[in-house]
Amino acid sequence: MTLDIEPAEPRSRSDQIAQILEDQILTGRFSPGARLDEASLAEEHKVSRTPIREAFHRLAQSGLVVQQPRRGVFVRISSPVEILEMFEVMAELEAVCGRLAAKRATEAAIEELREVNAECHAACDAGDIDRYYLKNGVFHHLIYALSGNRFLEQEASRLHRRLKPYRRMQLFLRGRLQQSMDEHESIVEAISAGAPERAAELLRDHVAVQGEKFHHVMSHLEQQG
Amino acid sequence: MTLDIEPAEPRSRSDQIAQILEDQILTGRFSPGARLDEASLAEEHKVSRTPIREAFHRLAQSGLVVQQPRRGVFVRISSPVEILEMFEVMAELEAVCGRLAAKRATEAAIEELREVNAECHAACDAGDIDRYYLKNGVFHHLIYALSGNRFLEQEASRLHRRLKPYRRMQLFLRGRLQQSMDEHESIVEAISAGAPERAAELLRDHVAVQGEKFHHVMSHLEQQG
DNA sequence: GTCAACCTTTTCGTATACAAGAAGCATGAC
DNA sequence: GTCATGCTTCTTGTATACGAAAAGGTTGAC
Repeated sequence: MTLDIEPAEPRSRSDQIAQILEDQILTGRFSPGARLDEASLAEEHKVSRTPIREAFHRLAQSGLVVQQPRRGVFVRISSPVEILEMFEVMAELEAVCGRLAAKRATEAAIEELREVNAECHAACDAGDIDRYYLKNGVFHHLIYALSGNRFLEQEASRLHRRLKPYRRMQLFLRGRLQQSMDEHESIVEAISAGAPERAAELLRDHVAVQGEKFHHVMSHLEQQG
Repeated sequence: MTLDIEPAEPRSRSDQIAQILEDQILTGRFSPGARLDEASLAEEHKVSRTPIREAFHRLAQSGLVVQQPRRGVFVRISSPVEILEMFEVMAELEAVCGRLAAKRATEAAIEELREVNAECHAACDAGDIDRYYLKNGVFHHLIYALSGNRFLEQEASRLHRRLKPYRRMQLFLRGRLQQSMDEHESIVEAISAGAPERAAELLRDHVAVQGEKFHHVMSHLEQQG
């Protein structure tokens, strides 16, 4: 089974640029509220304004930026409330994926899930947060795929991608890595045992806790100024 | 409470055109697989190719069309399988909306839901499918809003819109209108009683049945050729 | 001194021109 | 007769040019 987390390899220059800009926004090069200037970006990427504009359209559609007519495009300011809302939806989507996966997954697919989880475990033991973050992503994407519903898989992946930066920050909280790992174990167990409701519950909590941790980090940051 | 189902009033010409094309695709002017020609559409709408291309980008992003590099854009062929998958996700999303609505909705909001449902009832009694279809849409959007999660509301609305044409066709099945109405009654009751799990179950089934009915219609059509 | 109006500047939205790649057809060779 | 290759044509992708609208500054009047 191939995973193709990023199925659409960029074809045109504008698609490539959209990808690059998306990454830059998600990784924080452009802070929320910042204005993206067509002209300077065009110059930077050595293209005309047209591909930049096409890239902007893609970003606007996926909700990363907002376009104000005759004003420009701005990196969308996601309020903490909105992010918590997204985590709530993500939790529910993952719960559905887990429920379906427990019902539909083949033995071979579950074996693959176990292997990926083992890699998570290795990264966790090594204290390698970057690696855990990466393998954790693969783990979740695999569960999306195991739902047997391609559309659900895509939607879950989309939201996962959108929440990327907020997922990551909470891994640095003390003890979260190990806790997350333990939750993984239970999830694999539930899916492998063919327990749909249990898998759903576990996944919902696993993701919901991330939302709570995010909230935790946020209020901590606000206290510090 | 304002509903603003279609919040984004079109600003630029390209946005207007995207809206028009979207409607035309959803209502079947362009059949699945058909190629959308930039030049002829530009001529038809009395604009240059640029706004047409921008419109295409919007459509591609919302999944209505696919862009093949150097080939053109084609109306996406949604296979019956894919549509069933979308209904499955829709059912789950609505279930979540219902669960949250039952937990969070205020008495005033529930009263509004009752009123909209009464309008559905009136349309149903009058046998006015068009009107029922319209009011049914309002009913469901209201439940999305009642979830208290704006992001969830938007995502549900998006998918609802995408499934528009397939929802509609199954209303013509004998007895489906009355059945749908009965389900509405139970749903309102569950939300009003503050029974989250029951509301979730009812909504999931209510939507899932639409997927099944769609399947029913499809196989019927295939038999006839 | 303050407020308003006008002008300038900037930037977006659209049009058009040009280049590059793909598909289809025709022609020639085997 | 069939297949392959090359050319033509069509269409997309990108660049550039132009028009329009909004923001901000400056100037003038009160």
